[in-house]
Amino acid sequence: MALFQQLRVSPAQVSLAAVLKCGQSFRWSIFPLPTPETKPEAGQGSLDTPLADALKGVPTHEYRLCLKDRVVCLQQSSDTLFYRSAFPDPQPSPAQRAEKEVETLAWIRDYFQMDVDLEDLYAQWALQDKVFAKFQDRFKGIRILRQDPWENLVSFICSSNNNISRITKMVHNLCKQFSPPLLSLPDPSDPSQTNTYHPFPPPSLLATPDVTGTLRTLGFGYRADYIQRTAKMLFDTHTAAPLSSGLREPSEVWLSGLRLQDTSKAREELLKFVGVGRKVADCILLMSLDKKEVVPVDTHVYQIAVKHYGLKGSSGGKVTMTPKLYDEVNARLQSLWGDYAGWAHSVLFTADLKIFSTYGLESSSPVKVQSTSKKAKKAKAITAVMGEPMSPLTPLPSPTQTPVKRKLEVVETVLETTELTTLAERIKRRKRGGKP
DNA sequence: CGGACACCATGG
DNA sequence: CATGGTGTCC
Repeated sequence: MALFQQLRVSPAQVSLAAVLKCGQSFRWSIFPLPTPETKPEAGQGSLDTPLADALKGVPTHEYRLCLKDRVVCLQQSSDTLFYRSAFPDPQPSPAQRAEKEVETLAWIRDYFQMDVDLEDLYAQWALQDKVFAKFQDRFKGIRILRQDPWENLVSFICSSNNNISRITKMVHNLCKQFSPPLLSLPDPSDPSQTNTYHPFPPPSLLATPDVTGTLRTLGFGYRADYIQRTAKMLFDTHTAAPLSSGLREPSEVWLSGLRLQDTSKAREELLKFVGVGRKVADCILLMSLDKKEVVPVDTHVYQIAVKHYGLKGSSGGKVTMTPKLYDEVNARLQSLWGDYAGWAHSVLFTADLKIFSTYGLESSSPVKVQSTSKKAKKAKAITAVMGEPMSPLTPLPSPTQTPVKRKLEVVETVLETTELTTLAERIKRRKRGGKP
């Protein structure tokens, strides 16, 4: 394969460890790197080299994602994001490879939305939300990924009544089953092993009737039917010409086109698919359709909203999340956090939900329960969140609709091409005297 | 339109 | 027996 390229990035801007396994994307493969039972002892020669700098924060994991035409591999240290790509067999020439790494860099910047200054956002949220202010330090670098809409749609159809670990297995199995292998790579955790990577299957490959049965054998349960029907609906409705062998099918392109529509219109389109209710639709709007202000409301978010943000908790052991209630929670949080409300939501809810369980604080701001008064009982066991066709989403008087200025924080410097070997390996060599 | 329930598999 | 819901039937 090749060399790692480097991108200067603060972990406060992006934390791969937090972002890639917090329930946004379920397709990243994560490998612990062999630990260099080596701590850079002081006085061990010059520590002012670029290499020494990198050693300060040695990557502990490698993250890999299979795209349509390549596998992207990432590692992160205390100040650098390392990246490289692997390609299927007609290996590109060195010249071509250089070009392709530029493409990969472009992909990374887009996927991680590097142009959005996360630290700025944190500062703004902390200003308006005391709860956020108190815990922001524990969730540095959590940002919303800009995912592929089709993959995002299918993945979240799988998410109903489900948990992250199972969703992850399901999505991996789906790729393995329906998409031909792109290439294989040695396992970073154990180089004697090799892993095969499959791209996410396009709509056409999931649209045939037999798919339902296959998915059921893979443990998709009732979601098997939703996925097949959704794939067929999308394919039938938006595929005019026979697949132009391109990297993306027409229906996928159409779906991505929802990025240009306004939130209500895009949501309306998403809700037409079976298996997609309000919650799932909102997740897709936020995570792949550029609707940064959308706050998906699940049972957990609702409970937290009741406990810490002054929403009325109608429950008597169980609560049905009615469309109206969903909108109230949604509107309240949106008005509290502003334009990037969906991002703030992900910081507080998709990372570590446990901190809230022990956080018994009064509501952060003088939030008053909205007009609609229901029966107020004590919140205990909430169960479901319902969906409903789009709603005007009338934001309440927003405190400070802070427009975030996009400041390029990321300095993309391809300092030195790092070797293919892991940093851990380099450390060992360095300790031995610098020879391979 | 609010409410009840089935749906499927896995883990506590 | 509950789980980061949705579809369907009262």
